[in-house]
Amino acid sequence: MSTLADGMEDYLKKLLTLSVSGYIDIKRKELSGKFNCVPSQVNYVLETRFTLEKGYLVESKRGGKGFVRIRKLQASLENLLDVFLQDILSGQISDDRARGLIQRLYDLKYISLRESRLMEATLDSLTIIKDKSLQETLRGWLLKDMLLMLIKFA
Amino acid sequence: MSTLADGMEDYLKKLLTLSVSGYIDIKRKELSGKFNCVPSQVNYVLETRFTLEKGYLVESKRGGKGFVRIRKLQASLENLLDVFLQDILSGQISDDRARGLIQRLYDLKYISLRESRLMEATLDSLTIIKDKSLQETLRGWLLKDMLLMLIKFA
DNA sequence: TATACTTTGACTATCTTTGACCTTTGTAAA
DNA sequence: TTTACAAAGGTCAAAGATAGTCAAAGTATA
Repeated sequence: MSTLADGMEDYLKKLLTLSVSGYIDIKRKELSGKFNCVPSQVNYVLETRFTLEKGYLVESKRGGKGFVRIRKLQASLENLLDVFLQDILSGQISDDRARGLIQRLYDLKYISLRESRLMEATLDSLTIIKDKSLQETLRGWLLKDMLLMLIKFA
Repeated sequence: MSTLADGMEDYLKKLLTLSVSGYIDIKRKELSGKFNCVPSQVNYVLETRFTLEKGYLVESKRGGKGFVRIRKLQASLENLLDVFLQDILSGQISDDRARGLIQRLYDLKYISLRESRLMEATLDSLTIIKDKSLQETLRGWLLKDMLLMLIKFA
């Protein structure tokens, strides 16, 4: 049994795979109507499951002729770098962004599923570090070192 | 006279033997309801009877539609784990020892060359930690979390 | 009796769902 | 053109639903 949010996520992702244009347009109110919930639930799903880190771009317009457009970003090392280069160079990165990067490397087939799990596991370990700043720094280094290794032995 | 905890342990183990998937999902509150005790008693049982040493893996999620998942490791994985458990559970591990374990995993064909390099890369990152004790601790956690992840999705 | 194991409950953390209020945009009326 | 209003979508904080932690109190055992 899954949550409303999970159901809506699956529904939207299915629509996306069926779409030829690479994006879908929805009406927030219609969608919430279909799932019998308040409209803002749609925003919750968008904010937690269709983030830039996860490879989605959400645009919208209010008022008459309003819409919510969800786009699955074409995975390429280029736009990956666009999104994450700043983090990687700065040597610090948040947990969310790190996981997003790993997910997208996997989408790209740049790493295997097992490799992505290994990388994610390293992020789990960091929770034992109390010092938040050290945590972010170490996360950055871990990612950087793992990426460099992958590149070196590609 | 057997304790509440023993009863709960037996109940869960029975459910596990009946499960085809190799794991069971329960609701902490439902279970404690069935045994007429406080919810945290479930945690006590999990912590004392369904530990890694005993060949179990426990995952959970909070919030709406939350759950506790108990997984019984396959015998082959348990054996593999036995080899490393002592090191891993000690909580701290030296760099040499860690690299030895990784090499061993590779020799056993349990991980690929790339995976071994990935794991080694994480050890490299640790050098930025000044605190030697924290370094050793984190090394232990990294290894454990990575291995667990591999086991979980084996 | 001392020690180890068990049980409880108050407090905390996390994830989801809801609803009241806010902002933007298109368009019909003035 | 300007204005008013309806029709979107957005924000945010509170409520709801679970699970986790920890230490104190209770019980069994050596």
